[in-house]
Amino acid sequence: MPVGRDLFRFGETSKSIFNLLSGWVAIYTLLEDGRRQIVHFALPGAVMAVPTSNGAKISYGAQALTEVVVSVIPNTMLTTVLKDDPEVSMRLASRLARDISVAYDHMTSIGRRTARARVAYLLLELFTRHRAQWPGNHIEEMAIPLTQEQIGDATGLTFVHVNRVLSTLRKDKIVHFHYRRLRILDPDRLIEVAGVDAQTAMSWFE
Amino acid sequence: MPVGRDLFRFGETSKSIFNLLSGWVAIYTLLEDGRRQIVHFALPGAVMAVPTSNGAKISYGAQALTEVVVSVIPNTMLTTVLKDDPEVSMRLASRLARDISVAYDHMTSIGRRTARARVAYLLLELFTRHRAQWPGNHIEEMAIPLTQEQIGDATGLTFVHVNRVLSTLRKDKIVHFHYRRLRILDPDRLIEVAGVDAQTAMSWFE
DNA sequence: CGATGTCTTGAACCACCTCAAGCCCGGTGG
DNA sequence: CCACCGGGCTTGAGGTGGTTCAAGACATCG
Repeated sequence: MPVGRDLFRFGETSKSIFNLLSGWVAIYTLLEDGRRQIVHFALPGAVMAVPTSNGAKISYGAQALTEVVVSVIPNTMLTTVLKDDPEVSMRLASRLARDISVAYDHMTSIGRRTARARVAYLLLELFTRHRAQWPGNHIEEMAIPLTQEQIGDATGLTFVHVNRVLSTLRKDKIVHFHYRRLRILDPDRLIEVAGVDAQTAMSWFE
Repeated sequence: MPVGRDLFRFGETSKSIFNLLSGWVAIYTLLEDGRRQIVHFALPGAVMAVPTSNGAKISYGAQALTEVVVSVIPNTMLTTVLKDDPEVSMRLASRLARDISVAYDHMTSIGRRTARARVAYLLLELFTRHRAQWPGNHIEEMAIPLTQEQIGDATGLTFVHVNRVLSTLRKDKIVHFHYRRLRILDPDRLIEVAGVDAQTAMSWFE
């Protein structure tokens, strides 16, 4: 699937569950006035659009940020798989519980941190989640397929202010984000600015 | 369990899953400087602290806001139940998916709405979720066991500002919140102020 | 080599915060 | 039954972090 395409949209009733095999997807919600909040960045391995029992509508959308490969599993099939293999249902529940945890942390960032800390936190989160996929890779540089506007939508800021924050982070030689490439110059200070306590940070680095 | 007690805390490894039978519980996270974000209000029927597969630590805490009754289910037992009854695992997954959806909406509120809309949204959410438990009850009044400080922690505002917002909402004859009793004076305008589109609002009122 | 989306920077403004003081109300003990 | 105490609520005045509006520079792509 090409860049920019929506995998599913607000208001649809989920008849399938999506498994992201490769690429990045933004999960977002919209307000009537067009303002947007990106609530999650789905990375490979993510499971999306798990149906609620009463068949309620999905309240968010999913947009491909890169070329994307997904496997689509119809609900009917999901039901039989869960029936056959209890191991799978445990794993699904675990993954959803993990997603809730990530969402709560993200919410805390938006609700209680300064702009500088929010941006730092997001970059740190994306970096660690990305690296978790290729363990052993210790290069402090990666491609993040996001515009500053999308970073703003994820952190609850305007893109203008995201730009200013990124400038100061660059000036302070903490991170360098330019045209979708992220270089982490000073991991320790990034962790400090993000307001993550040292212990938690270490556990992120597995 | 008495008011104020923590059911579990940040950093523990979940050996059990909690099922809330009666009362209100606040799920919250803390920053090092003591600032707090309430990420969810658990109402009766809620399931809390579902373990992640790799046995990671819980990243949030749960505090009783009222007298509370919970049933504690050890993980080992959960495993066997899920194995025996595939129906249960479907329901668990659905409930977690629902929680994710609620979390995303809450996040959108904090990230993109004004203080006035955030408070209105929270009151509306609590009211509808509360009423969903006693269907057919159409009284527009309820007890909300929250201080203004806790409302602030949930909306990402200071309690001082929450107070000002509540004053204007009262002056505008939209809601009246006084000493933990909420009275909704003008549901339509509350929905409008909360920035919820009419269609979604109707589906909340099922 | 123009066209379009993204980034950058400045200046003015305002929503929300901080600090601070006083009040209300319920609970407790004398 | 009153005095006191403490937690929560209310209100004011002043400060600031982030927004808004606007204009220009920079990339990337047909």
